[in-house]
Amino acid sequence: MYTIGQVSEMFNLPISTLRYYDKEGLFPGMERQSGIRKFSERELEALRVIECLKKSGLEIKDIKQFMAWCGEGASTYPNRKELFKNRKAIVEAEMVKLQKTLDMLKFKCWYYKTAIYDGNEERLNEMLPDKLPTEIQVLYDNAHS
Amino acid sequence: MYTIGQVSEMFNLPISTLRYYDKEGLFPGMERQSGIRKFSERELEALRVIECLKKSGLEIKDIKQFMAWCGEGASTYPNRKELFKNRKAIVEAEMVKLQKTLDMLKFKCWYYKTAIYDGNEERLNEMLPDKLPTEIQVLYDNAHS
DNA sequence: CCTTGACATAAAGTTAGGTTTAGGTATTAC
DNA sequence: GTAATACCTAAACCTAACTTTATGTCAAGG
Repeated sequence: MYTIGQVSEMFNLPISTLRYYDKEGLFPGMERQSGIRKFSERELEALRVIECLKKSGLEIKDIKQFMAWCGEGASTYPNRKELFKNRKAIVEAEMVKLQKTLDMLKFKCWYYKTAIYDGNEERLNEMLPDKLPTEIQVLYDNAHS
Repeated sequence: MYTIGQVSEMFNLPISTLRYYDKEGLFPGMERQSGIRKFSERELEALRVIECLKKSGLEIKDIKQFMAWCGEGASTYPNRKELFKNRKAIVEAEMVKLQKTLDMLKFKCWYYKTAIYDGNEERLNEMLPDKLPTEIQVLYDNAHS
């Protein structure tokens, strides 16, 4: 059993955030001892899932729904599975987008390295959009597709 | 040369967003013809960079700074290169986090697939935290590290 | 016994990044 | 000539996810 201060340290989250999550119903049935929150292993795993679902772009109110399902037993297994399947698809799409972003950033790093070397962008402008060095062209094409 | 409506369609962005970006100084020196914005190839490339930098987590005011640098010539090449280098590091770190998120989601998919098959979580609770099938254990460990 | 520190609540405040509204201009279609 | 479109501005509005503020309780240390 942990106090809110301990959990705050463990997860590197402000105490105010933990209280906010609780108020929003993300820890249904969390124990209390004379008003003071007691975080058990169940709440810690809930927090790990909260961080995961938040990172997947899910809103607090939908995370609350998931936590409610967890308290309703086996009948909600399919709902929960479907939720994770959907979030997985969304994060996979996000990874593809982020890879494109990364390729753009790598291209721009090369671009300015070259511009600094040349002192201007003239040679670069001649190479654009399809006469770049092979490896750079791959980055450019992926970033602009 | 494109109107705001055409650019809105091309980039799938609301017109209001383009006007907001303009107001925030993200298209310095954009041409106008009797009050009406004229987007040239320069503004389209600016928009691609805006989307990239936004996705990297950069704030609008810092994107504005970058656009200002672009109008200041070769002396700001090092600033611009440094910016992209930093954003690249940030996005790479983000990718690692997102991979952990994805592994958690994959684990949970397997978890509920198994729970549905078993009808309960008893067997799963016995396997946790370190007696999972090899492939799943890898996901679980990465997600919880 | 009184101060310090950790906990509690309710309610107001904050922030970024837009979006909407209200009112106006200019061009084209019939 | 009037109706529909596409453009314009300034300013108010919106939203999610926190964060801060004001106020209070309670236990332990000196």
